[in-house]
Amino acid sequence: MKEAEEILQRKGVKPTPNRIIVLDALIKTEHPTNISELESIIKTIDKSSIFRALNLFLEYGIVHGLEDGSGSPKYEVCKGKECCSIADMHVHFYCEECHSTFCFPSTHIPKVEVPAEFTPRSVNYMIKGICPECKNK
Amino acid sequence: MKEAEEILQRKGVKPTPNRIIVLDALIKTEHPTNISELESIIKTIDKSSIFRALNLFLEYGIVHGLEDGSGSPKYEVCKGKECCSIADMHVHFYCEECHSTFCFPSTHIPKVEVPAEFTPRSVNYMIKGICPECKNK
DNA sequence: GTTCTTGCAAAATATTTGCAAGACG
DNA sequence: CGTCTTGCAAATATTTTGCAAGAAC
Repeated sequence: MKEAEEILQRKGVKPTPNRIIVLDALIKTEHPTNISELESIIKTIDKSSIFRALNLFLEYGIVHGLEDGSGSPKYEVCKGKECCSIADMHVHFYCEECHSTFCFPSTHIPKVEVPAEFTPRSVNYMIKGICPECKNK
Repeated sequence: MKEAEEILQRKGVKPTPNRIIVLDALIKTEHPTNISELESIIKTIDKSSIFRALNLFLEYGIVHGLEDGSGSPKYEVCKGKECCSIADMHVHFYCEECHSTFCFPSTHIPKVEVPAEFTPRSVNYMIKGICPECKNK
């Protein structure tokens, strides 16, 4: 069984062909990806269906979303059980030149205190700057 | 002299009436604000002019931008000389219920290491969850 | 046959630009 | 004048929804 299908099954989302394709594409890109890029990778699936699949994935904790200021949210497949938990989220880097977003999977986000009445559910740590490739141009 | 005008002058941006009004509104809101909200506060200024003012402010380090996943970037007046530096940026909290963004001005963003070839310029630390007001509803 | 899923089209939301008129110096 | 700034309209970009047809069970 494909990895994508297995994940859907395990998370309780019905593994329709479209959903498998979308999730599979997201696994293969290996970097946070926005809807437009997924659309151009997949081609056979309408963007509204991709959109709906992603929202479903978000809801079921299969992917998480990132805002990097590029204008459209990017999505990344959750790794492991605790992926989306605050303790386990990693740092991202957004290149302001090429608009790519990189993961630093081994760099966990340092925890900070929040006032008692606030209830955190997730956290984004986004560093912006210039990536190695754009630097050497 | 108004605070807004003084800031513009000091940062080297010509203090036109519009710019003073926009910056003044941003100072008065005391929370990160998006273009739509500014538009509804100001009313007399076209959104494209607000947009252009904000972009100018960004460029000259008068404000910084935040992405909280609400779909539109928010802007916040820089405080002090080192405001936008990585060392001095503070943590934000986005309420997924009311879509407001709060500042925790005294909570500085903990620094993390990035691979040597990456050149950081700024950093966003965004916690998402439920704010006190929405919690008690 | 009832519910779920999908594609298409269109609405809704936001940003960004072109351009001419007016302000400024 | 010549440059800068502004408002209006329109172009882009992107997300989101309505709906009917078809698939799944």
